[in-house]
Amino acid sequence: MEDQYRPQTIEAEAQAYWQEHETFRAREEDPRPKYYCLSMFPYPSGRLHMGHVRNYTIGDVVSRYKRMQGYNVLQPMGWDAFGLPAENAAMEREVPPARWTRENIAAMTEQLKGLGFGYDWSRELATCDPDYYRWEQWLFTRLYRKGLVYRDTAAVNWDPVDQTVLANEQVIDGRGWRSGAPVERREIPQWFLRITDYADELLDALDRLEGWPEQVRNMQRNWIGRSEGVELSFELAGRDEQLTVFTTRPDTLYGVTYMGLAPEHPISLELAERNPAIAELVAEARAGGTAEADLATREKRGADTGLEAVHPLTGERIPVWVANFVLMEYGSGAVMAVPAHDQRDWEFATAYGLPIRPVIQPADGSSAPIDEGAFAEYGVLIDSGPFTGMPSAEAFTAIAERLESEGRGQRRTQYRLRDWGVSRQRYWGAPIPMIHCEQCGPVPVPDDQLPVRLPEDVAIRPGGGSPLKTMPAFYETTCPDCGGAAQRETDTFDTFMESSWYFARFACADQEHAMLDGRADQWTPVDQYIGGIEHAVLHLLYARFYHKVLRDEGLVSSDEPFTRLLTQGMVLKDGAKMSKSKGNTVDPQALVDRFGADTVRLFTMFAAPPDQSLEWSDSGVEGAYRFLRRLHALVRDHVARGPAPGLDADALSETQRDLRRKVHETIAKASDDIGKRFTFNTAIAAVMELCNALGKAQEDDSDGGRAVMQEGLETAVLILAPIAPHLCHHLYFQLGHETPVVDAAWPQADEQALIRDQVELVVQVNGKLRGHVTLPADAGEDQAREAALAEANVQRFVADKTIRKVVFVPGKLINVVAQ
RNA sequence: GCCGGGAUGGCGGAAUUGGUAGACGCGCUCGACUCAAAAUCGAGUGGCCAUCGGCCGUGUGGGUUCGAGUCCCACUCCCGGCACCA
Repeated sequence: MEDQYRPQTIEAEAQAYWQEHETFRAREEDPRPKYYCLSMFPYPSGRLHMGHVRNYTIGDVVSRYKRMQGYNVLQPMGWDAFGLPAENAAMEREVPPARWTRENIAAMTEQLKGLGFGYDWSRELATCDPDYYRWEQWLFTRLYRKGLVYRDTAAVNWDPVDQTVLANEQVIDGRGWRSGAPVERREIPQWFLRITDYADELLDALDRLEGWPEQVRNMQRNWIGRSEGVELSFELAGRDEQLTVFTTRPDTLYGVTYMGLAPEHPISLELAERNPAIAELVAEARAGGTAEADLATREKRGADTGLEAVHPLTGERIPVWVANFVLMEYGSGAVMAVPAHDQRDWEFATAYGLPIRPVIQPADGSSAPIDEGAFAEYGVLIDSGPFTGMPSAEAFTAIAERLESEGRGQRRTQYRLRDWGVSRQRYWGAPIPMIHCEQCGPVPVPDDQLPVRLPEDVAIRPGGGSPLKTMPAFYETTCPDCGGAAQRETDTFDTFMESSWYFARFACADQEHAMLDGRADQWTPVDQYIGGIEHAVLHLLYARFYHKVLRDEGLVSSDEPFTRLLTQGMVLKDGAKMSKSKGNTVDPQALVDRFGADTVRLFTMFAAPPDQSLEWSDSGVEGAYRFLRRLHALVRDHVARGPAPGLDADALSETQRDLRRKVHETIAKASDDIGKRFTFNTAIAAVMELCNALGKAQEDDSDGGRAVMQEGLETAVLILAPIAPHLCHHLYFQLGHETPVVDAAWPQADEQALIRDQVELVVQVNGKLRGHVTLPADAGEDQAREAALAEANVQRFVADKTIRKVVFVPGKLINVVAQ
């Protein structure tokens, strides 16, 4: 065995071994229970960053651990290869996005292999390959025919100088990132997927996703934002028109004192032509864009329209105002304002001197103070005609029923979630498989003409927009229905389309004749999914939606794609997120080159639990390296003494038994930490403790001592095998095994070895630590009490007091309560 | 504003069910080895007082309990998400 720990040699050998033996190839015919472990696939930006290393190390540790537990593990890897950075790079370096992307994939593949991740590379996929996106196009045309796809207008950020659409992240302080011109909002036609059809299922199923962090489930609940209420109509006096509003508080209906219209409401727009005050509000709403920080701090402003609405129950005339706090995008763009019981309505009413009429009082009969703000809680109705005296909940139903019976309203469920706009006015994405025909309208591309290939040999020019729009060879086509001249859609898909089903495609990446086959149902759902919290809502919601769509198409049979989810924390340096702009990045490759992949993996797993943020520390990395070197030396020195004799547990000395107990305690703790709690840091700490203890026992050259040493070192190697797989691969062979550690079984704690015949009890007086006593493990309370009171230090504290009670916790402590 | 999560030595963190606070690692101090340094190995390392040992200590203030980092109430600050959502 080499005298020195040389990670470069050891790691190259281990990786060559895995490759040669196809160690990580997952096979469908394997009879063991399947375990699908997936880390979120990366965008091929060119180089791995620390966030990737952390994410993929966690996934690899889980995969290797599950493999040792006897599962047939699938751990694939691929590339989320479409997206904006490739277009930006194309402009900067004059290289086509396709080439840039494929070069990055090649480079990053090498990095991943160098880190020793156990991926089944035979299933590798890149979403920019036509063999991949053709099936997404295929599904889209099916969903179109099914009615789950529709076309509507939606606002985009338009750069008037570059004549192009900008992504939100390309808009900086309301200006185009390249041109610096103020960005305009433009309404253009786009394709939508009816995710709202699945809103209820997406929401309700969250309750059953017990393997997901509560935080993520909550974020999705808020995002979907279901609210139950009543939709009702107010007649407009003197106009042949009604104002429809949604309210979650029909019980406050008698407190309506004005109506609020969004500035972009059709009525507001119409009145703006004659009314300068309204026109100003409209202009402000348009200019403000979507900058939420402005909105939140914006002062409540409005203008009287002069119109009057008629209260549906009392017939009272109510003024209609245009109000800048009413959103056109939510509900109907109009609200009934109840200033006594809604804070926003209250602020607006106060600003413009509108009446505030309380109709709810607290259930205890006190009167709610509405001078300082609205009373927004439930209570009992007052001054509400026939509903006076009812509790809010009862009034909700009664008023809703009254409105329904009069045909003036109905109960309704409203969602914050909107349909998913999947059109992007970009080049580097999957072409949307639709054809626009003047005669037939939009027509889906027939299956036998799929895929619609994205031309890859293109030049991207600044300010030129998507090259597809200027490529007749791409967009000129004939209508599949009437055969006349027609134009292809030149927009491409949102890249979330590709990442919404890749997990299923990994199961059957080589399938040429279908989107998915039976293997997809065999491997999915993903048992453990690992990725960044930044995908808590969009990616994870879209993927859940897509999975249900795939299910309804008969392609998979499960309801949810990801059984368990682990969201890893950020990697920080000097307390801040690593980023190029802050200049605090650490290049993983430089560390791998210097210390080896095992050290980088070990430190990453040791420095913090996976869901917390990880503070980078160069000296911590060196500490991890030192530990691996010590482990290497321990095995080297042990092996140098020749093969260890067999273990005779009954013949061990007390010291040897103590050490062996430590070995098995470590197994028990590490199994719990890695298998159940996912706290890899504490499992590593336990192994470090074990190694410290083994190091102190090195002089024991007896048969028993050497046998326990062998068992201890094997244990350390087995537990660390998922975390530092290369070194453990090497050491396991050195310890005399003929099969690789990657195929070894996870160690089991020996209950017999865990038994203690002596226990140390903590002795407290009035809850304060005053000493320790060592007793036989089966000692009872009387014996413990006697021993505790015999302690000199305990005597000092109870001498002049009366013992009132003794608390005994077997195996733990004895507390003498004295006064 | 609302919804999550958090605050523990000089630093990262541990304490799983209310039972020895600070495991493990980093850093630091001292010692061994060395001409010297690095590396390595050994010892120590929450603060204060001290002879055994004691007092204080887990963001702040209160409470429950024989016993609280852990449970309850009120609050401060930090991080993440959402937000005039009717």
